[in-house]
Amino acid sequence: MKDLDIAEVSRRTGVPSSTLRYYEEKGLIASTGRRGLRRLFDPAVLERLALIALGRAGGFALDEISAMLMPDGLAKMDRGRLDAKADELDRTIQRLTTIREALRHAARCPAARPMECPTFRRAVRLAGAGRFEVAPIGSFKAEAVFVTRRKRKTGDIG
Amino acid sequence: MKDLDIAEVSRRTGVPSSTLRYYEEKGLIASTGRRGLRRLFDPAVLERLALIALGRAGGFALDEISAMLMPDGLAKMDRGRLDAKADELDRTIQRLTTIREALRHAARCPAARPMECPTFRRAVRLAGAGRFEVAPIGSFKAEAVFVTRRKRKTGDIG
DNA sequence: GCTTGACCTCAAGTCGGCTTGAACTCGTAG
DNA sequence: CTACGAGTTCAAGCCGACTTGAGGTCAAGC
Repeated sequence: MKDLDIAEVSRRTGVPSSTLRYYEEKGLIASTGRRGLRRLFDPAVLERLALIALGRAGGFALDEISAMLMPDGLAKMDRGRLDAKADELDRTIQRLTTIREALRHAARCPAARPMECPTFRRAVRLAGAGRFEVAPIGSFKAEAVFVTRRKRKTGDIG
Repeated sequence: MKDLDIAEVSRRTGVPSSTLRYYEEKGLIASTGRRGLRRLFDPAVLERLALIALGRAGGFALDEISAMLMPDGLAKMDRGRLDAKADELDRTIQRLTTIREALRHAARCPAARPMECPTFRRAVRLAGAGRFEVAPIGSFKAEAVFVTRRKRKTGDIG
């Protein structure tokens, strides 16, 4: 099958041509040539774009996706790294699940303030696992004890 | 208990003071006063920060969180909206789960290229449900048919 | 042959969520 | 009383993933 021109790729994928150019610039996809000025793409780019979309949906940065898409990128990515990624996703999923439950609960819980509801508090506690932890609350004297989550390259600011 | 000064809040929550000031500016938290120039906070701010962290973890924008934290914000948010949020999370969770599986599979699948593996292709297809769809692939002539996915602004999980 | 209009390039802008820098103000220790 | 250090303000910067705008080019249709 012939190469597709950028408009065609855009039409068939829903990805704006500006994005396609951007992806090309970043090395995520490659055009096979030009017709005049117009970029031409091998139809295989459609699959590649699907993979990119997949990665984005999974919360991966373009650079990471780029690495995985290199010839045998996924293959080269050792099992450890892939599993680490999967674990990362796993933790995210856990948190989101808890938050979802908290929301569903909040939707029908009669407590005046969410934090007065034990179910909600439990959700908060779970959702924060590994990030922060809300200690037992007496009547209404909250005490949130966060685990230091330094990560940003900065400490203090002037 | 006495009010906490900003450094104390920062220490106990791990949230940098620059962020605390930023949150105050955005109206997410309020300081109760000053000692000299220094902001003072009611200890309840710790709980509030926990909730904010929770919301952030759930992928909510600060503005949304802000709305939910208004006095009775959650209560005012009708069940429909809360459930909608939960559903949104649900879809995200589905996608992430599939992607996680795809990764785990890729970690040990022997296929030279991921797309040659039916399991992986299935994952791609599922992960994209509602966003794009990869049509049946004969031997190796991929054909990705995306559903138009106009509308930037979709909440990214982050 | 000329017009058209989609595509091209490059630079700059956008958005969210913060961070950082410069210049400044205090409460507190000495 | 003075110096210090940690706080303060305001404006600007940063990052990722794109989008937008201005000005230019060229294959195709008439």
